[in-house]
Amino acid sequence: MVTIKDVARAAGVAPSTVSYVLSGSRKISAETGDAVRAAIAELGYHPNAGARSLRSTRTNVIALSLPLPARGYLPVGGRFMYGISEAARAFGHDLLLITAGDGGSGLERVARSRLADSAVLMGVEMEDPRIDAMHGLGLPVALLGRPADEAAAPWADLDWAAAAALAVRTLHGAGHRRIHYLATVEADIRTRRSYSVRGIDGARRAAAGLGTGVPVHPSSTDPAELARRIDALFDAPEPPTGLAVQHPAAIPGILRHLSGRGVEVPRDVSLIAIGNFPEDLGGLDTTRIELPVTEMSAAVTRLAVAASRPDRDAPDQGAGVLIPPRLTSGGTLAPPA
Amino acid sequence: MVTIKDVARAAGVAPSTVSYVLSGSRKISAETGDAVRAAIAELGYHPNAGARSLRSTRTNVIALSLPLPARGYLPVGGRFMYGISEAARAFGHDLLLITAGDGGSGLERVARSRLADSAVLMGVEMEDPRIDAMHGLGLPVALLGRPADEAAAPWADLDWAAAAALAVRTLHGAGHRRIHYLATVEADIRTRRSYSVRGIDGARRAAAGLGTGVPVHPSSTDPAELARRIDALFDAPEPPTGLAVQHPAAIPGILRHLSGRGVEVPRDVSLIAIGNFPEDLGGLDTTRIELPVTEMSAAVTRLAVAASRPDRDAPDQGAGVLIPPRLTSGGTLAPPA
DNA sequence: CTGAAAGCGCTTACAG
DNA sequence: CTGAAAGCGCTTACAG
Repeated sequence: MVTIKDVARAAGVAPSTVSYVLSGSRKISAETGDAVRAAIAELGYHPNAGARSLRSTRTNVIALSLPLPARGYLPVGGRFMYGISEAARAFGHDLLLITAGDGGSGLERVARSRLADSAVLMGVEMEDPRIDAMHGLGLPVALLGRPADEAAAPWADLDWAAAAALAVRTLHGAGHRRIHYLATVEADIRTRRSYSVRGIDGARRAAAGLGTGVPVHPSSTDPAELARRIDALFDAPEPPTGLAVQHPAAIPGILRHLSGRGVEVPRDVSLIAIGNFPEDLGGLDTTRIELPVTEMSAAVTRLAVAASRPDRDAPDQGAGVLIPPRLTSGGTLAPPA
Repeated sequence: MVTIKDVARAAGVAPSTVSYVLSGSRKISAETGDAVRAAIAELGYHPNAGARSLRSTRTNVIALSLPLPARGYLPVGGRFMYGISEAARAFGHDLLLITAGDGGSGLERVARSRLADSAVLMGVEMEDPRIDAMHGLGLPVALLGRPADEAAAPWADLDWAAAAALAVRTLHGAGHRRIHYLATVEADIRTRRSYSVRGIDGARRAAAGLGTGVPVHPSSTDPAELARRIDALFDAPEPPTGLAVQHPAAIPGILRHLSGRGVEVPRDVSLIAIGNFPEDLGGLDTTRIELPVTEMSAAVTRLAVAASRPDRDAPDQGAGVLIPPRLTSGGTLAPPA
């Protein structure tokens, strides 16, 4: 191992001087600084992370707490892990993955053993017990998802209400007057998941603002059950001509089933999807509002880093970052026949 | 912060005794041990990770090196991250996520700053430059994927050759004599990715063993292009009656296109899929050989932990773990008409 | 502008 | 069976 002593000897200075060159917290003469930097480069020196964190009580590590196991593995999880890891690096931090396999005690262990400076909580519910628990242990957190109590901790999320509203208004603007909202799967509605509740609410408000209404239906993970619901919609006397769908993974099944009924998209019905698109749906040219994974990752990581700084005028405490929805054009939107 | 001194004071012993109780490396009387454990529990003591790793040169952290960015984000990545994180916890380790965003230098930084005891390399190629680089830096690695040089480092992988062979033999055993192999996407074949090459090879050898042959076709991420290839197959004078597909994400598109041509599965053609199933294909009842993500994660994590132990009779060096394929029954296999 | 020294919280030979 | 002491590699007041 190359240590700070080796660098100091090579540069002909004291170890403390090397440390000051590294931290930049002291004025250093140009020649001393150059000699130190040259020695660091030549020896391939990197500060020992353990020693540094022991002495400075900063680890430059962010803990990423994965959703509770009850929620199951989420397809979108991998992209957030990747995005947050990249963002953490950009802030000079590393990312430690914490699964809730041991009942949430993973985060407590991280806090007590000082493995991280802050934590990002994924899959945040309207009420999330992890927030208070970590406050009690002195581990600052940032939330991926918008909780009921927006002041409990800094958070970042897509503005789901605005996204649903944008979908409804876009369909309305194209001339549609029979617009339906196919919401998230019913389990998410029943447990009042943040993005589910806010999406439905946004759609209804947008419709009300347009002087109309929008019937809301839950989606389903079971393709057969989803097909029955689609049938019920299109067997009605006045079938929808515009459909906003907050369940992108269901889009292939919906398209296939409609096509089987002789309903063509967008000739007979227009479609706007909202949310996370599985990677293997790349071939589908759907008009959509995509989950801005990279942007959300960058935002929540920035909040986590800010929360772990002692002072910095502490402007971000409890701040929320609401990311506006963006519509991507596709081949599933057209005026009604 | 609760330190070892606080525990020692509460238990009425020396700090070193607390340490010995924790490590178990010294005989301790029952009453002393109980007193120390009671104090630890009461105070909620966890050893400071930085201090521990500084002193013991062990971090109990495994670095997970994500695939090179050239490979793009892989849908299967999230499940491996989750699986390896869970496995690491079971071995008393944490998992640090390293993206190759900065050109592989992330791993070097981890090695030089002693942030981890070992690394798991994901998305290993037949030749992977990371292996030699980490050997040079003294960071032991374990590979998720089977490299060309199997002795270069311990590795774990599904036996892709056996999986392809099992698919071909199963179709043959059901009576099929016109079996085709739809391999991975051509980019993977062209770059000679391990699982791609081994799958094709396994299918060909199995067919040869049965005294027959198996035409091999590359798959495509472009649904339209894939449809053209399917058409070419089924427009031929002797269309396949059995299809082994090493590209599960393409299955919905294949089924839809075949159905559009009036080809029914399994009436007219049987299908066996091999590989990772996107989470949202749950509704499809496909006969298949699934990527054993949990098993592979546990195996590679065990290898990484073993590689970081100084001695332990060093039995695992360069050992490979080849996981046998398992066939899952589904509704896409039947005897030929 | 730079250095000598103390100390972060542990582990582990050394000693009894 | 247990304790006192050294030291891992840093950072940062203290001193000049």
